[in-house]
Amino acid sequence: MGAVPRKAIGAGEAVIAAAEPVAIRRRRTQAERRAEAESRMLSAAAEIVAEKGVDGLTLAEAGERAGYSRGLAGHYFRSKDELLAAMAEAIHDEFTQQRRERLRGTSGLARLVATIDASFARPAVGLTKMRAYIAVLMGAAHKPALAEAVATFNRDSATEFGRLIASAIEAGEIRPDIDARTQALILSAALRGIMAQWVLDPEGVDLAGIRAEFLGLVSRSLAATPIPT
Amino acid sequence: MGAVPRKAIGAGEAVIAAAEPVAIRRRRTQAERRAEAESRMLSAAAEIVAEKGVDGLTLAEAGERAGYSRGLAGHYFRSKDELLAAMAEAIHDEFTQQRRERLRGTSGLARLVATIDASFARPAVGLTKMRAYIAVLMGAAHKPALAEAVATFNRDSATEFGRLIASAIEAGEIRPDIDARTQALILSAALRGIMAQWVLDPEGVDLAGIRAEFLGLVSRSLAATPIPT
Amino acid sequence: MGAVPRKAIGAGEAVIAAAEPVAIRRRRTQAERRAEAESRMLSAAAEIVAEKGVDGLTLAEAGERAGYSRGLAGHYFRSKDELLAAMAEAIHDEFTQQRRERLRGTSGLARLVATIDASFARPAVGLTKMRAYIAVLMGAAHKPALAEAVATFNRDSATEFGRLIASAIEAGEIRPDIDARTQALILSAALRGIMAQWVLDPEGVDLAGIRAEFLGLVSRSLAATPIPT
Amino acid sequence: MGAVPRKAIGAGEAVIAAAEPVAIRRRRTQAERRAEAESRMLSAAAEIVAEKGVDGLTLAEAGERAGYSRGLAGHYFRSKDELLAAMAEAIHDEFTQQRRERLRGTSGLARLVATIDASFARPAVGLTKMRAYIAVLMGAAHKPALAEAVATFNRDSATEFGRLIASAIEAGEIRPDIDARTQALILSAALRGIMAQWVLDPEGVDLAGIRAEFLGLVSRSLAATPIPT
DNA sequence: AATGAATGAGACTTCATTCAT
DNA sequence: TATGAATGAAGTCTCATTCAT
Repeated sequence: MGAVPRKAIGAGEAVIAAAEPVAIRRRRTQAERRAEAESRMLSAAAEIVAEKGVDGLTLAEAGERAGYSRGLAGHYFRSKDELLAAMAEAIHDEFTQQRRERLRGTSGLARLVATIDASFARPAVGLTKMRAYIAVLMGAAHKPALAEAVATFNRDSATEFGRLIASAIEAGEIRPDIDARTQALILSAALRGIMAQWVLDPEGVDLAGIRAEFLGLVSRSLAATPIPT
Repeated sequence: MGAVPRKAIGAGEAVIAAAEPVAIRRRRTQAERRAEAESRMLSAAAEIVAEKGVDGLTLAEAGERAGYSRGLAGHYFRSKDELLAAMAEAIHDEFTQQRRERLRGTSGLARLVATIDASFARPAVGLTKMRAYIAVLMGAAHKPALAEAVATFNRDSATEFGRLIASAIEAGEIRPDIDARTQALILSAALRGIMAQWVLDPEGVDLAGIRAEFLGLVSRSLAATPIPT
Repeated sequence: MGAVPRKAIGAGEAVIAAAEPVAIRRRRTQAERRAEAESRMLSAAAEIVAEKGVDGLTLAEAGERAGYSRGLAGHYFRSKDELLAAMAEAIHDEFTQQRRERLRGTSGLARLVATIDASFARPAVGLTKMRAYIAVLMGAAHKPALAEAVATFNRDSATEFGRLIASAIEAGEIRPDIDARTQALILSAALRGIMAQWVLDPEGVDLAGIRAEFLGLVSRSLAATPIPT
Repeated sequence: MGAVPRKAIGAGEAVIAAAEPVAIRRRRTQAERRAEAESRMLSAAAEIVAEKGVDGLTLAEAGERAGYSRGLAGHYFRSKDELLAAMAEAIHDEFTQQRRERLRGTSGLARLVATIDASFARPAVGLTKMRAYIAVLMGAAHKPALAEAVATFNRDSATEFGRLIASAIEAGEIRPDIDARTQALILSAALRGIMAQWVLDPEGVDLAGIRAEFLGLVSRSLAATPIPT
């Protein structure tokens, strides 16, 4: 239970020490240590949120599970709300990063399909991160600290999807008689609904099967001409 | 598990009423008092959950907001978990009731459309109930007390949707090359996702527009022949 | 667990009804029912005290375990303290009754031995009653409601033992160079200590063996001439 | 189980102290603060138990009476049960310590007498501690948290007494026709019974007189040859 | 920088007690 | 008489937060 503390600092640092002034080296090291500690605590926080929900997160447990003291998370993030917001952003960044990699070099309808695929691929990152993400999305309803972050997520997602659809319409690959903005919201909401269902019951939900049906559904519904799945 | 037992009042009592009015009056009144208190506390609980999430619910506030003492909710529903479960069941019952009324006399694809329409009509019941419902669905991930109830909701919903689609396929109104079970899950998850999006931002989400677009999407995707929207 | 409710009133009462005026018959029956209910609740209270200590006793549980409603014990005994006091007295009365029977027809040293024997025989009444008795004795330290009752017990016990020893001294069966009052206290305290040890660990304490050793100890210590055990 | 872990402070620190006074000073002070708070709360707990019994003890009062906040006792001893167990152990340790000091350099029957004397001397520690000790012994019947500790006390006491008697028998100072184990239990139970009687009514029980009478009783009963009182 | 000591608030839960029926 | 509805007070336990070291 709990992560293994890795506070030991590798001996390799001494090598760099010669090249840089002592004061600098120290600040570097401190900053690095801080960055690592923060990152470990954000991961720990995500784990906890995945297990117990946003209200189940405590500063002390985040610190301990990351291998530090009960007080450190409070020391870095000052308050639970700030820890939550930071954690939400970290997860979202990770997801965004992944989607970008998948979209590289695509365009039009293929890009829309790749985007959907990116959603279905997310679980590969791990059930834990996904669970925490869903918890954050829903927590926005009650936690002002999350509301802002989630509003941003939604705006980004809507814009992205909307742009995708609009450009696919322009390319003549998607029927022009639909409302891009509304369709974007539907698609994004549907994907989130499916992911929520999956994290609730990973065994009972066959993501691969759903992905296929979902892509078929989208293609029949949106494509100006059928896509070969 | 489930709600606190309510002494069922047999219908036969009316007959005796003439002979022993006082005794009956007494029992009636006690039972009524209890039933009313219970129902008011369930409503209050839903309000609170809508505002603050499942973890924000407290027995004391449920009692007070219903107009009683801080202790009464704890007295009836022995624990917060039981209150939550009872509340979840009450909301689900209400929704089920509404859907049943809407479905009366329909069949085939029209029945599927009516079911979807029932989902979009739910908000009429009130943003509060819907918010509470969504909170309960998501809360199942962390609260064992809700997990059981929600598992039942999901089973029911899947069965219902699946049957609808299957029977519409038999009727030749839905294309036979889809997997009824998977489509049922997708539809139900999509509707939940849309509702979640709506409760998060009621102003920013145009439900009527979404409904139209969603029905179009479903018709194009599932119908053996186009539905006139 | 818990007693079986016996609220049914036997049919035989109708027979008596003819012989006595209605008002009388009712009061009789009521009084009897009340007496039975009280007695059943006192027994239930003793059970609960034996299991959970004097602070673990609750009016509601006493009522329910006796087969009545949660409210009845409060109705009869008005408060927890009164119930405790009544229970203490009931147990003491029972023990006193038993001792009296054992002492019938004895005198002198034999009477002292019989009294000691009565203590060792008490467990036959049941571990439960004994446990409750010990709990009451100790509870006197903190519960004013019990202090009075226990003070009486102690006075009675000291008087009784003291008289026994004094009369045995007069009869020349006990050495005259001891202080009767102090020896009485020692004997009574020792017996209680042994019983306390027994109720804490009935399996680990061999009462029969202790009885033999204890009688030997007393005889060697007190008797003017050795008693044949 | 048992007491909250206390950071042991190595004796070696004094050596380092010269080199790094500040760091040591800091750690010292933290540890000392904790140790003092803990010890004060254990004392406060004993006071409360003496006054109100084991069930009358509350974490909040233990904290407050020790001069800290209502929450601190709960912070250190995670639960009431653990506080009780720690308190029991602390008292027992204190008593054991005292007995050991009294027994130094004794052997045979004199050692047995010294042990009994230690019991009668305990009250010198204070009525409060003694009351708390008795309450703990009896509380073992209902509080699993105490049962374990008390079982240990009993085992220790029985072993100790048994060994004493056995060795006095070997030394020819105690008659060989008694059962050492049973006599040990009787003596220990009798002493506890006497102490219980005393804490219930310190005014009414003349410990000095009882001590004399009790030693006489033991000597006449056990000694191979009379002891000069 | 990092730890953890200490506070105080709040939630759950359990009851004694009072009251309505 | 008997039931049980309703209140309000504790008590346990868990945290966010602040502060000393």
